[in-house]
Formats: sequence, C-alpha cells, structure tokens
Amino acid sequence: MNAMRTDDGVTLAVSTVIFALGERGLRIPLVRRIREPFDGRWALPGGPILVEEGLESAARRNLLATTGVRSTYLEQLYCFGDPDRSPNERVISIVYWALVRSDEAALAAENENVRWFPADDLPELAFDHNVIVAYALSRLRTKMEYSQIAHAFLGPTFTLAELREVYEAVLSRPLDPANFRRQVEKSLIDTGERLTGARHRPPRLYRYDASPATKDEASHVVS
Amino acid sequence: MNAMRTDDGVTLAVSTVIFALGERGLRIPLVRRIREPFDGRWALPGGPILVEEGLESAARRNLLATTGVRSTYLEQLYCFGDPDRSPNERVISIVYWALVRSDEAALAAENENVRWFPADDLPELAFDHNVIVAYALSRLRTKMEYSQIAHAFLGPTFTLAELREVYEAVLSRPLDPANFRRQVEKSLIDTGERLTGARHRPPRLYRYDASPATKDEASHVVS
DNA sequence: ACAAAAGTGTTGGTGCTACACCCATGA
DNA sequence: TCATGGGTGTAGCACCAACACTTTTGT
Repeated sequence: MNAMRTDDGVTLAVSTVIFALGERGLRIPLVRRIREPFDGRWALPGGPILVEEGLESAARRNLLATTGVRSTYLEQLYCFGDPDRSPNERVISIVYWALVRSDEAALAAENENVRWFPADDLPELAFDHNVIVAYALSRLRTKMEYSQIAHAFLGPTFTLAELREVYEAVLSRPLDPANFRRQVEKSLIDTGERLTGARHRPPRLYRYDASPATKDEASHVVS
Repeated sequence: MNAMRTDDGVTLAVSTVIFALGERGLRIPLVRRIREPFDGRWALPGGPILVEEGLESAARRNLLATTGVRSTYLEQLYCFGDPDRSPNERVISIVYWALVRSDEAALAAENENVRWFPADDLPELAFDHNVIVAYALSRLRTKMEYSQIAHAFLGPTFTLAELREVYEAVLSRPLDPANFRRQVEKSLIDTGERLTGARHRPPRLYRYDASPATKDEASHVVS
C-alpha cells in the first residue's frame, strides 16, 4: 500500500483484486508486506497513482507487475476510505478487480513475496483487505449471472463445456448442460471447428460474439 | 470542487448527485462555481474530505449543505480520476448519489448559487459532470428495477399509486397498475389505514417492509 | 460394443403482459 | 348516477428447470 501522502496526511492508492481460474477453483494473487503496518502479512497488490496516469492505468500496472498480464477484463470495484482502515494514517484506496486467464497469468512467477491463494480460503490479510476481497467475490458472482465476463477466463475459442465449467467454478454449483447451452448459445458464434482428441463426440468450438447487441454495458467511458 | 491538494498536485474531493422527485420529474440541485476553472458554470455539490471523516460522511455534508436533508438513501457511485478531467490540475473525485424526498429537500432554498434542474435537461456543466450525472441516472434506473430504492422518494406511508408514480417518473414510461400491484405488493406491509378525501375509492396505505428477506443488498458494510 | 460427453426434445411450472371487469367513494 | 381511480380475475405467452433421449466419437 505504498502510495502518495497528501498535505493532511491522507494517502491515496490503487489496489487490485485479481481473479484467475485454476484447477482448484478461483485463485487470487497476494503480495507480502515488507514493512509496518502489517509487516509480513499478505495484502492485495497495489501502489500509488502516478501524476499523469489514470486510475485504471494504475490498476493495470498492478496487474502487470503481479501477473505479467497486460490486457484483460478490468473494472473499478469501489473506493474504500474509512478513516480507521489503516492504523496511524489515513489511506484512501481505489480498488479495481480483474479477471485473467490462468495460462496467461505467470503462476510460476510465485515467489517469497507473491503467492496465489484460493479465493474462498484466504489467510487474515492486512488492513480491510478480507472485506474487499469478499465484496469483489460477490460482485464477480452477481455480474456472472447477467453479463458475459466469463469469457475473460477463456481463450479466443472454447467449448460449451469449458464455458460451463467457468460458471460452475465461480458460482460453485453444478449447472445443467442442456439448459446452459440454450441460455448462452445465442450470444456465441460457432466457429465451425471442433475439438477432437477426447474419447467422445467432439464438441464444437465457439467464440464470443462481440457485436453491440450482445455487448456488455459498463461503458460509460470514464476515468 | 474545493478540496485538499496533495504533494504532487493531486486534489481529492467528494461530489454528490442528489435526486429529488418534483411535479415535473426528476430534479438535481447544482451549485454555481465562483472561481476558475469553469467560473460561473453549474457543477455538482462537492467539497473536501476532512481528515477524520469517512467518505460517506463527506457526501452527507454536501447533501446537508445543499438541501438541508440529513438522513436519506446515499450510495457511492464511482471514483472519477482521469488525468485530464480538470484543466491545470489533477482532481480525483469520489462521487456519491442520493435520493431525497422533495418535501424534505428545501427546494425553497434556491438562490443565486444553488438551483434545481431537471435531470434529463441540464446545461453544460463544469468538468465532466454531465457524464457523471448521466451515469448516476443510468444507475438509478437500473437499481430501480431490482431493489426497493423507490421508497426513498416517499414518506413512511404511501399508496400504491404514489409508489407507481415514482417508478413511472424515474423510468419515464407508464406502468400497468394491476401488474405493478402484484409485483410490489409482497414486499409491502398494509398499514390497515386508507387515504380518504379523493373522489374515488380510498386506496390502502402501505409502508416499506424492512425485514431482512425483502431488504436491499449493498450491505458489504464499508465506507 | 461400450463409455462418455455432445446435443435435442418435451413437459410442467412460474411469472409476466395485456386487458376485461367489478368495487367504493365524492360530487 | 356518474366519473375516477382502487382492486381482482384470467388467458396467452415467454422462459426455465428437470430429465429422457438420441448422436458421435475413441478405445
């Protein structure tokens, strides 16, 4: 939570909750703090806002530094500014959340100071970061149900089973394959290709339909 | 947009989009700027964040100063921090939105520097405030459809027609009274009383059911 | 042939829209 | 008794969950 300090002792920072989908469910990278307060504790990746830099750009720097990923889904979550959320100083954090593909995120880049944790089983984090992650999780799950963000966890083409597994992992409940197909099929484009190799009927490969009709909202184009 | 300046020339402020419902639809109070930049232009009410004050508290101060209203629905909208949104300085604004009852809001308190405008017909505002209001409007309309915020425009008891008129004004389309009743009736409590005086069958008076089952979300309890 | 997953069909329920209709009051 | 909104009933349609069933591959 290194960041600029203001005249009045107010510190401003950007933090980012980064979600990836591994074999064992949703995972989040955290960084170890190397100074007080909360020295040694795990915390959300974050940093200062540079003077000529947008808030989202700052979040993208976090993302790149932590995962090596440059471009993915990124959205502002909330601005946390409770006077008591950090001891001995006033910190206001603008928090973003991001979705990355696990193959893109350099999971191997784990080290002493960066580690990936299961999203629903975190240690006690620095500051109010447990609350922040819980909020990000609820937003992810809510948004999953009415938008197309699941695609951000997948490559350019994917099978319906892969897409369904994303939903099942995030919502942590099984979905009926037949009904799931009918729900999402109209917002997908059939590439014509199939994924062969498995010992069953080869599934079609789809890609996301980015046409305006099916497009996400969240486009008030600001910040 | 008077606010604290940071070491690096970054200014931090809270602004608030305040909605009231008058006879002629949704209205928003704006304040006239009395210095550069945008001297003379209308802008959202806003101000600095005091050192020992939460963000929401700062927004409540805006609200109180502009409308005289102390307690109502208030929620964070977004944090706007584009580097170019203000000329010659970097301003980061945490924006809240509020709903007030028109009878509570001291509409009479209009003066040279505070005036109420129709929400869908604003003049050209200072900074990016037109964009901010548009975003607040879309959030209000969206949230109207899945939550109970409409009650914030009404007193403790109200008829179904009054509640429906709120929806119609905000969504700016007529709603079927019969179907509207069935939609909202289960989340209301019949007070047993009726509103007499009109020259037709006296309608029941309801009040909002604040029980957990029907309660709003948005309760991640943060600031 | 068989296992496994892809993909289709069908049925019952639920909720919403449109609209017809009756009810209670003041003038 | 009439105008006005309050309030109820209902038919049609869309959507969705559940689940039976058929199809196509690799082994």
